[in-house]
Amino acid sequence: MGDWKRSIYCGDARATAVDQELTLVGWVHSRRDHGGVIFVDLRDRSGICQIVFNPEGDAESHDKAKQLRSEDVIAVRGIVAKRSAETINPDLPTGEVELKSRSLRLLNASQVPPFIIDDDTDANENTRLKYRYLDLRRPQSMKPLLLRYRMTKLIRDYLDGLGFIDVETPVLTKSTPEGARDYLVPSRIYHGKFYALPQSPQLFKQILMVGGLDRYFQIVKCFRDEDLRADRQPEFTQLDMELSFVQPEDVMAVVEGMIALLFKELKGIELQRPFARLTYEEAMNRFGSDKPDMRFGLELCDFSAALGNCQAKVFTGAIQKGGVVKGLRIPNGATMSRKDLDDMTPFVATYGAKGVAWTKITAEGWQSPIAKFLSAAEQKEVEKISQAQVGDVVLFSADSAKIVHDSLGNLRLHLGEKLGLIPEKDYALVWVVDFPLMEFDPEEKRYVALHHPFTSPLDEDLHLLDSDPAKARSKAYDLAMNGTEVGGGSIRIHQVELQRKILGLMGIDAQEAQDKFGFLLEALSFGAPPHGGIAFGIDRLAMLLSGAKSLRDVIAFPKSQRAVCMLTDAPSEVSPRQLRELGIRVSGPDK
RNA sequence: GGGGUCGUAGUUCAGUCGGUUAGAACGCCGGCCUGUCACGCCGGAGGUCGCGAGUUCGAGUCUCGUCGGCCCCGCCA
Repeated sequence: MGDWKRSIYCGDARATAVDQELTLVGWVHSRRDHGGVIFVDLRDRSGICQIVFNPEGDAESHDKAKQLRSEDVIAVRGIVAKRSAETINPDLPTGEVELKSRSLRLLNASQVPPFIIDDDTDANENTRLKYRYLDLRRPQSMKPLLLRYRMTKLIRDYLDGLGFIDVETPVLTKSTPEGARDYLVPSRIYHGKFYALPQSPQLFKQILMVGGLDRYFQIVKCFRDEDLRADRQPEFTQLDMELSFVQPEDVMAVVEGMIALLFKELKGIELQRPFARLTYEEAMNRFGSDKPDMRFGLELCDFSAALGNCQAKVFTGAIQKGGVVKGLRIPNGATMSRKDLDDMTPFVATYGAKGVAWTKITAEGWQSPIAKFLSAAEQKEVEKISQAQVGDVVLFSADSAKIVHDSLGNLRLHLGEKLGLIPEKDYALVWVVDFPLMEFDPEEKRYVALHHPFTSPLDEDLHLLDSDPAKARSKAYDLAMNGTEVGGGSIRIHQVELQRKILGLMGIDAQEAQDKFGFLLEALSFGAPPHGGIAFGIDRLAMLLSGAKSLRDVIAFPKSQRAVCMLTDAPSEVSPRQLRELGIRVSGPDK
């Protein structure tokens, strides 16, 4: 750049600067060479400004401008001029002015870029991620990152105002049982021993409460070595917080204030408070999901009682095995084709269901393969429960409650989208509370925590721990937004005896509890205050607030579905020497 | 681990029933052009049809395998 300094960003050039001499820097967005006059659109993160090179203006810079190519980095010094009325570009914020070049410096030439750097580029994601630095030059790609930054800035300021303290916790930490697969880091000093990257700072933040910090937060990377999804990356960012001497209501109040602030500042939306609230049981019964999308209806109905004695074996069989018969009413669904209805079977098959029964409600009665198995009274009862009208379709699913909820819950989302029932611009937030504390895992033959083993049971359910642990509910709360879980937390166990008992129920014996969680148990025994907290998926929040379809859009350098960094090609092999130092021998790829 | 889907020029795509030399647009290169902003006009270059087998007289096209991208199930306290 020599002695030149940038005057303003390209996108900030306005008529108020007319006749001023400015220095602009940026990338050559495009060049239009008319043989005589040459136009260059100069781009930086703020936008685009048109530069004019005229042979009668400065012959030297005009000559140099002939050689400019896309994505060359240049500095231009010139005079801001108002464009004549007929040459104003109304599509550009800077369209009333242009910079008449007096001097041009080529700071760095660029190779021909592999794709066109423009908002309506049609390069696919694969290519864009490999050349992420080029992709990021597109405002559309940079925008979610800017929104994400504004979001975390608002969060930090908000929590700071409430007396929260940002404390960093270790990244090299201890592998603990339960939960997701750990990313492991071998120890060079202790061959055969490993650190684990944190799945969350859960235990550290609890220890901070024991340490009297009272209110902690951290925006922190977490790691889980599980397969990826559109809304799941192996490394992701949590807003983690913990408060002492609180009830669930206190945590939710802090959160609602924060979420409302984000919506007001980032979206200009005033959210209704308090947020809607459902118990886990109600969420599952009505929506078949513990993170229901509340932007539309299409709720599940329960036919178990009505069809318990009918002639359809698929229904009665399921009920006799302890399952349920539930359904969905599709308003005006009778217009759906036989194929539309039959296509639902492979859809629910992925969730373990054997199929979907259906009936069309016509003026002449039921039009359905199962009509003959249901008496007139039973049909009437189904219509009453589902509030079905002529012209509707009613769907039925019969199986275990888990499979029915899973398949109908997902079918509800699928149909909601397909039938255009979801208002895309809406935001529906809902707390789901009173989760079961644990459920029995038939494969492992033991209870596993629904949230994590440090979640406190509801006081009134404590007695169930001895009689029927699966029935005990917890002081856990999840926040769902538009069908995505964005946050989850709980009041923790702060009494060491109860913590030991819960670990015991989960099949962790006293010795293992001591080995894996000894430091926590000891801390709890030294005057741990009642405490609780919550953690938010920052990536997911940013995704929802920016309207992105994938987490990859709000992460600067995301991983592919196979957990590969497309830019650096990580993970990669390491040298034999590195392995030797770590005491590691690689057994070769699995066969 | 399983299911689905995609893979053709730098990019995005088309490519019929298996049939001659694999096309288009944009981009790129060269020439012309003094008010464009999707500049225009003329000309040109550019292909391991992801990879490997197989079927066939002949494969971008069919079969099998494999690699990679994406979506989903399992998994994700």
